[in-house]
Amino acid sequence: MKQAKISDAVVKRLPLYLQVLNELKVREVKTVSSQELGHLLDFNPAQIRKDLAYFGDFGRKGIGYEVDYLIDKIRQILKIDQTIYVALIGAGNLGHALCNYNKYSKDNMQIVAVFDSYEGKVGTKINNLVVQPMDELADTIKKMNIRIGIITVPAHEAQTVANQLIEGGIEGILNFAPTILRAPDEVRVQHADFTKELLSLAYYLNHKEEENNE
Amino acid sequence: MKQAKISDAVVKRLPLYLQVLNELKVREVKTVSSQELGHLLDFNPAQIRKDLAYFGDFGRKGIGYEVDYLIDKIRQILKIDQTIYVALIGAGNLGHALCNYNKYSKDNMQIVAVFDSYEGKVGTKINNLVVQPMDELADTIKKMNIRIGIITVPAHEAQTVANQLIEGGIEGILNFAPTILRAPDEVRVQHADFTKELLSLAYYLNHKEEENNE
DNA sequence: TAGATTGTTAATCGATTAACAATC
DNA sequence: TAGATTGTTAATCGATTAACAATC
Repeated sequence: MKQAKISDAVVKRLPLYLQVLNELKVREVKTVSSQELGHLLDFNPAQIRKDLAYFGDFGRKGIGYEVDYLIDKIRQILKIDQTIYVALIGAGNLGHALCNYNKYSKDNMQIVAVFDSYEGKVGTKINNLVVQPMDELADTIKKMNIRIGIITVPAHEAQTVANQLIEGGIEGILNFAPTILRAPDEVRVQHADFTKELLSLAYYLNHKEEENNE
Repeated sequence: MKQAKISDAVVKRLPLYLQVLNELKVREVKTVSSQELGHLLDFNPAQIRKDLAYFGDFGRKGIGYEVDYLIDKIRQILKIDQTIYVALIGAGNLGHALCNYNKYSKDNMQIVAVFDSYEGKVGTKINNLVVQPMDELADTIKKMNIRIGIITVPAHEAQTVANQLIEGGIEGILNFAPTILRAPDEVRVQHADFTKELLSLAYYLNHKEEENNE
């Protein structure tokens, strides 16, 4: 049963599966059951089997899933079997940090261009990349086949930058600015605003009592 | 109807409401209906009314919600009406960036201590804060009344750091390391690993066609 | 009063989990 | 063969949405 409509909930779990599988691979585990995966992730084993079954029959009855094979398959599903080129807009502290975060390359996501609207930043170097001015954005997106843009500018500039990215033909946006972005349906916008995570964390601090009465 | 069991989905939306309300406040909007909020957030108005009604009767029939009042109320619900003290562990690039991100103070979340296990970092300054060695962690948590720890160390050190935080009596953890942390039920762990966001974004890039057939 | 909008119940929708035949 | 575990259907659970009486 291939390619029905896959829910966001399922897609969000795929990277988690990948992460745990990679850890198992390092530990040279060859085979894993949905039971074990469920234990490692605190997920229901049936859910894991169902999630994976949306995309194909990857397991073997009586045995489980072969770690290497499943990693390959999930990478294919996520489309990170080929390199995806990424642009970063906003060469501030956070932008710097993300550029240096070399985790990407391992996942075949590569930041290949950095932009900033502030003249003082343009021309400086981050991690071998020369910071470019905003008016080169559209051109660079096309030339370098960039598909994702990461926004690390202040909230009040985020929508303007998003518009420029969309104008330039970007396909997806990862937004770190604490504001809601408007974008057409074809452009996927993902939010990575940790201030919101921090706020929901605050909620649970003083509401622990209620939680425990479950 | 106060304090039933509130679902995670509801709690995750509260910071979003707060954000939009703050934007409305800046624009000096006095009153807003669930209809308008729903439009701004792409949420169903009934959902917004229901979410808010879990915590009290904040609106007025025929009129809507008073912006200032609702902001206050949500801040109370999230418990950010008083300052929450936060420790950051891992004085690398990302740690630096988060420290400088002054958004916190506005939300009454304040990073008041920074730690690193690497001797070379200890004693250096980030944003007026002197980086402390790990063996001072537990003491500082108690002395400074720190309730939340932010982990920005490499993945392979994250669990060790988490254990030290838990040992020290931390109540919540925001984890930026791309690994799953084990923690007792009393300690809330929130993940802020943007590499996962990036991977699910990748999925949608090449699966747009299917999406559009809805 | 008429129009607008809440709070809340009931209906719907979708996601998670249990169960089990198929089979390695 | 006996034990384990998948893929999948059916049952359950929970979250979202529609609808509407109450009321500003």
